Amino acid sequence: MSPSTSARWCPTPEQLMILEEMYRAGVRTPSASQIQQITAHLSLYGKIEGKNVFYWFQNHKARDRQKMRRKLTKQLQQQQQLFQQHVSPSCCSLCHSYLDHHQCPASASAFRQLSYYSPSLPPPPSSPLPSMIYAPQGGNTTGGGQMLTMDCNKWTETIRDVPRSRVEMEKSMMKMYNGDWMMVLDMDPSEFCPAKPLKTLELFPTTSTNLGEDSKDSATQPV
Amino acid sequence: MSPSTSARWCPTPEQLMILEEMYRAGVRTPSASQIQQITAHLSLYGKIEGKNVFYWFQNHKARDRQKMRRKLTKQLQQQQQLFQQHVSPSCCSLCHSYLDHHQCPASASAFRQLSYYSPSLPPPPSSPLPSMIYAPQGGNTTGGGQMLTMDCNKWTETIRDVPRSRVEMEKSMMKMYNGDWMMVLDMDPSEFCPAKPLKTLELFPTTSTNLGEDSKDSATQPV
DNA sequence: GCAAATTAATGATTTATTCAAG
DNA sequence: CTTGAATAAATCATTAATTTGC
Repeated sequence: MSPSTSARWCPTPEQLMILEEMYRAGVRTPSASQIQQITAHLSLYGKIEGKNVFYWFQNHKARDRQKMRRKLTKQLQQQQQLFQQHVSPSCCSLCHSYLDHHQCPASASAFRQLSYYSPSLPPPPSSPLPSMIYAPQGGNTTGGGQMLTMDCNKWTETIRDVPRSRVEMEKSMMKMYNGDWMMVLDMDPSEFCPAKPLKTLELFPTTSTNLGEDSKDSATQPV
Repeated sequence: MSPSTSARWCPTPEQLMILEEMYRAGVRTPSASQIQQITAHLSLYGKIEGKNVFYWFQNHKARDRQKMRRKLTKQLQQQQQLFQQHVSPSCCSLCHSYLDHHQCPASASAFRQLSYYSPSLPPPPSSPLPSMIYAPQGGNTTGGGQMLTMDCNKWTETIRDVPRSRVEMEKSMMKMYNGDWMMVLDMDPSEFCPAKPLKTLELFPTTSTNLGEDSKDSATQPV
């Protein structure tokens, strides 16, 4: 536990400021390449890794959300106290739903400011389509080669958060994976251990027997 | 969507059989290197990537769990109907808790059989310490260099599932990260474009100072 | 003033839920 | 309906603030 080896990343004030600035400006789930760049930039102010940036946005977003939820719930409670039975109960969930899916309106302008973080930007959404704002691969930006991005499932989330058709999203991720996983993991699985036993595994004889392990009561509602 | 490009992995019967066999044998969260090997092996039977193996185990475990939960809940409900008020309510949560933390007893024997999946295995737990079974780095197995493993947060989960002291676990993960993230992402963020430094990772310099920012109400129970 | 003890903030994981292809 | 894939919510654990007794 010497001070030289800290178990976890501890953002410097500069780093934090920049991150917050970006967040305020509308960045919520930077794309993989954006993260790369942000990381590169922030590393000027202290040690930092891509995952730190990634986690930071993830956590910040989540906590921001929950903060707002709480606040909103509180307000509604107060209102309910006032109006008692004039307010329908469905109102609450409606508002929450809104909070969950609404994009930050500041994004549009923020985007331009931060655009340098997006290496090859697709035609900037010319207008009021805030939901497209964060989509890094509007066209076939990625068309070329692999994304050269990082890895990890969670990283891909990076692209998400844009309520465009789910399919589109999936596509992008797929591509990312193809780039990433390939690069990192897939150094050709079949040839991975060329000279190893790796024969016709007859491991698993009939050991079998399994058991469950856990549980917890879930109230899964039948769909 | 020609048949040649399937959006998602479709396990061949052989692959599936093997995976299920492994699962039945007690494998639940193979280590990163195990995944590598499994992948390599399974690729003999068809196209497959590491993430597929990873996800497969993750999903299978989760669904197995929930299946059992459901079953158990059902049983308990029946019992309650029978015994009505003879059964204390705490019973239920106790059972569930048990399910949640109990390790598969088959692991021990399964392990020996599967051991070749663990390249450099620490002294095989000579006896009844089933909770150590999947820990790839029992000793300082990783001591040498980076784990050469894959990447991604979720991959690290790979090491998890073993209820040894949380701290220990953290350590391992840390190591994995140092290996992985470094390898993949951290080709030195500051020098990102130049010539690929990628050496003496002396992570964690003397960063320090930070700031606080948002609040939240935490109901942390005083210990 | 200054450590030890508490509490709050937040970086990092894990689990549960969801989505959609086959 | 099953299940591969992905995300978000919940959780854990460590670090920083803050308080407290001397």
